[in-house]
Amino acid sequence: MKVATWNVNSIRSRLDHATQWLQTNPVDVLCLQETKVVNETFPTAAFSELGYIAYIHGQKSYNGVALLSRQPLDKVQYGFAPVLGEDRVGDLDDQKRVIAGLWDDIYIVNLYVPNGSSVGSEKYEYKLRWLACLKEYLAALLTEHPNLNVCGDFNIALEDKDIYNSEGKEKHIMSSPTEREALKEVMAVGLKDGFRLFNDEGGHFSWWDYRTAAFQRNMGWRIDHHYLSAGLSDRALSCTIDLEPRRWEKPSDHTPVIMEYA
DNA sequence: ATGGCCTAGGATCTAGGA
Repeated sequence: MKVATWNVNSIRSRLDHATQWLQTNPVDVLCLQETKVVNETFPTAAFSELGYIAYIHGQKSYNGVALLSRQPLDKVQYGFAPVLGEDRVGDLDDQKRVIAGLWDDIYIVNLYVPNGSSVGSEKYEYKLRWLACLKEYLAALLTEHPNLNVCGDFNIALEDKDIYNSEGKEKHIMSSPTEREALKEVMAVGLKDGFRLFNDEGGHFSWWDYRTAAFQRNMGWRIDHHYLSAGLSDRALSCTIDLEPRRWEKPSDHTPVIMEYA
């Protein structure tokens, strides 16, 4: 069983890439972030032709997440509120960043964590509030679903070796100590980094800035993750980053990360 | 280098990304 995560930076701009990738990489579930399209305009038909059911949670212009699945998912939920309630969640569901569903006994949570803009900004405070809410959400889910695959664009590189050059990291968005600590707090509910089950090296990245020819120079960051509950990490077989789509013409700035289970 | 590029929306620029 394979689950992949991929921030496509607009599903309409990346439709050919997504369908081409699925044809050579027929994963069971593909988790998309930054679809940037309302549900009515999501290109559902292109994926149903390939045998995928699309569960979509979009908005105009920004954010947006989707689950593409080769079989129907149970208990599909949109946002934090179905688990935590509207009173707790407040404005954190206004941006469409969370979708989840059950494949057999594996509950798959697909996240687009807020970027945060810059350390100390209003958006950074929103990111930290969002991560605190995420911790409560995942803790609640774990009581019902022991096999949890939490994946997506986390917009955080957890360790210095997840960045091509960690100089100045304390002040940089995606690597500042406070947001790293917030993510570690989330993981403390009982989640492990799926990639690190198989690989301890630095130099493995999932995102490269469009500017400065960062991909060609391998100036990347590992910010797209699969986090696994203890029950599920025992069944993990591999976690790989597919660099190929990042080499294609007009690529997303992110590339897929694939988790495989027994 | 408060730089470099890309997307959507709506319009020849701004917001947001990371």
